[in-house]
Order: sequence, then C-alpha cells, then structure tokens
Amino acid sequence: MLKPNVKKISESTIHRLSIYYRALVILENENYKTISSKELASREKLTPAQVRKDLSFFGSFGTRGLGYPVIELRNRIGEILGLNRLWNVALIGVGNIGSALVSYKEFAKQGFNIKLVFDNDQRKIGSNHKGITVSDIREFKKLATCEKIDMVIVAVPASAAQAIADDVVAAGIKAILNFAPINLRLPDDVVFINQNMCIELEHLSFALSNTSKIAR
Amino acid sequence: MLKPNVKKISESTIHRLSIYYRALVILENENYKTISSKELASREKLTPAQVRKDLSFFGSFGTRGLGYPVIELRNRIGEILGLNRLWNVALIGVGNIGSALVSYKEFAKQGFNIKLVFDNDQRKIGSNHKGITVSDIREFKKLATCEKIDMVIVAVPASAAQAIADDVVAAGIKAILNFAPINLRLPDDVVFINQNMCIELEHLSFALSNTSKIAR
DNA sequence: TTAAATTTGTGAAACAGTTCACAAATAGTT
DNA sequence: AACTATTTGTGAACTGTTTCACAAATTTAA
Repeated sequence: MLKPNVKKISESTIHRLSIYYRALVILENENYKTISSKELASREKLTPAQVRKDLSFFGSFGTRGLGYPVIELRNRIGEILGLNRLWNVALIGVGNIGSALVSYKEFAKQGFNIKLVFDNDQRKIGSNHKGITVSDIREFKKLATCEKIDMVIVAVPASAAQAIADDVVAAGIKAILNFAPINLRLPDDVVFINQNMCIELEHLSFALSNTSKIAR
Repeated sequence: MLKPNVKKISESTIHRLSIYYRALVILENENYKTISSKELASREKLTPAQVRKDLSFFGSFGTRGLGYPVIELRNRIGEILGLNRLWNVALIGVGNIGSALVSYKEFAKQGFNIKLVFDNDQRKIGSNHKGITVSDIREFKKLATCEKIDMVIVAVPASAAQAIADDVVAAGIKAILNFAPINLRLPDDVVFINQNMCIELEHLSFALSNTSKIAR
C-alpha cells in the first residue's frame, strides 16, 4: 500500500467517501466480500473512474481483476473520515431543530455522541431530553472542557448564533455544525459547515422554475 | 438588460444566489440603496469577481461606478430562485426531524408553505402539529393532488423511504428533499436533494482527523 | 499452464469553475 | 464641462475536477 498522499483532498471527494462508506456498510450486510468500482459506482450513480480516482488519493486498496475487499475498504475509509473512534459532541439550543437532533439515532451509530446539551432558557435548563439534562449555556466552557467536547452543533436563533460561536471558539473547540441561518465569523483554524434547510428548498424551487437551465 | 443566458447554471452558482439573496434582505433592512460586488463579496467571504460573474449569467443589473440596486437585485434573484411565489409543500413522516421541520419558521418566511403532513402511524394520524392535522399516508395521492403540492419533504426511516418516494412520483410531483439516509431511485425528471446530517458531521471529523490534508 | 476476461491505478485529455485584468460606463468633484 | 474615482461586465488565463483510455495485475476457465 502506498503511503497516504499529502495532496489536498477536495470537498467533493470527502463527500463521496461518506457515500462509499454507507454503501460498504450495506454491502457488508449483504455479505459481499469484494466489490468492483463499476458496481459500487452504479449503486450510487457515480462513474467507476470517479470511485477509483477518489480511492487512489489514499493508497491502493483494490485487487486487479477482482475489485476492493468490502470490509477492509470500509475500515480504511472509516479511518480516513475519522469514524473509527468516538467523538464528543455538544448541542446548543433545544428548540425545534435542536431537540430533533438530540434524538437523531444516526449520530450515535456513526460514533457522534451528544454528551452535553445547552440552552439559555431557564424553563428548559435542568429538563431532560432523551436522557441528557439540559445545562445552562453560561456553564459551557467549564462543562465542554471537562467532557472533552470535540465538536459543537449550533441550533439557536440567528440573533444568538455569533455570541455562541465566540464562546465555542473561546473553549478551544475547532469544529462547528451551524444550523442558524447566518454567516458566522470564525477564525481560520475552526472548521465549520452551515446547514440551512431553506437553501436546499430554494435549490428545488430554482429547478422547478428553470427546468431547462439547470446544470446536470 | 440582456436576455437571460441559456447556458447551464452550476450548482455552486445557484447556492451562491441563495446566499446573495439573504445578504440583500439584510442590506435592505440596513437601508442600503446600492451595494458593490466588492462589499457584497466581503460580507460573504467570496470574491467580487465571483459575485459579478454569477450575476452576469442572468443579465446585467448593475450600474458601473455605483454598484447594484439592492431592492431590485433582491427581487430579481428572488425571481430566478422562484421565491416570488408560494410553494405548496407536503411533509411525510412526523418523527423527530419531521416534527421539527413542521415548526421551522424560516420555511414559511421564504414562501414554502407546509400544507399537508403525513404519517403511517395510526397514533399520529389525526393529531395536530402546529395547526396542521396529520393525514394518513394512504391518502397521499388524493390530498396532494387536491392541494396542488409542488414539493415533498421526506423524513421517514430509511426502510420506508423508497416506497414513499414512489408514491410521490406517482402523484406527479417533481421535487423531493430527502432526509432519509438512503439513495432514492427516482426518474430523471424529478429533482431531489439528499440531506444527511451525518455526512456533515463526518466532514468535520475528517477535517479534525486530517488537519494538514484538507483542501481550502 | 496457457489464454481469455476482468478490473485496478493512473497519466493525459477534456471539461468546468474561478480568478484576473482591463475596457467601458457611470458617478462624483472641481 | 472636464477630470478623477469607481465599479461593472466579460473575454482570457488559470486552476481544479472529472472522464478517458490503456498498461499492468490478477482471476477465472479451459
């Protein structure tokens, strides 16, 4: 196996690795021992060349004439994506979205453990959400440090998001998944993803409004 | 104004149009009359050339030496994205995610009206979620046609998603936002977006695990 | 053991998206 | 009215991503 390539990996490749990972979990359940780039691609509406190119950035895992070993490849992609460990996650904001995410089972399955939940509403603080007691946001730094939080999910109203983000950064946390419909200002060494449900629906409304103009 | 370009518009451009739209709404509230590509770009961490190029695909809205008229541009982008009208949306699956989305206020603000909510659980059917009565999924086709549903949000478990998607397609609906962690098989003329929260967290875990390798 | 079939891994080619750079248009100033 | 400041709109250059195409490795069949 070649040593991992140091070249920068594109966002799209990382995204596809997540897709391959899921496909491989399913293949494992279906008792496949090996899978060709052709078949893996056809299951995910991608091209075989794309699959091979993506994987080649990280080494060569396949056997010519046979394909890729399912379990081994799943493991290796898990390693690349950082899924072969547990991540401690804190969730801030127990509104609609926040409380849905606390109960979202896929997170735990993938090793993302929501260990702490915060809010600033006295009526919510101390209450129980799926076995987790809601803490006072003012205790964020202390508790987050103590529980060795790796990532934070921000699910507060737009108006509160920047202040929360500043607290998160101050606590030394380097990864944020933000559901507030606002652009957070964050230092360069903090990775973050803005998740805005409206933008996805707007994509659909654009497509419906411009059937002929959309790129495929 | 030039007539709209027929060239295919990239996903990234559409995504940025949504971002511009939000920024323009804020600028309008801040009473800006015009905005230059330079300033708009700096607010969203983009480049001025990118802003101008994106807008140029749809015509020329700006005035040299001055910039773009805020209200007019917001309106025009709204038109392009299909936001200057109401969209009838149905939501299927009143679990964690589903019920959070019913109450998500941003949707209505943007013209996405959740008119119907469905489930297959007898205990949920007939119950009220934020003023909307949960209907039996078996009545989907009848009700969706009657209410002229334009888009569907699928928030059911992975195991049920494909069957639901088939119903949606059968009802003649051409746009789906899918939260089930599974790849739906859909005809080419149906636009769809897969929203998988885990994949976003995996992106963060990749970044934390490979600080040096991530593309910026 | 040999031949045919399969499938990877990867440079090179093609395509797509972004940035550059500057002419042209307009606003603001003197 | 003339001059200076801005700022757009856009080809062209550049950069990044995807697809192609084929040698090399390996499996499978005979």
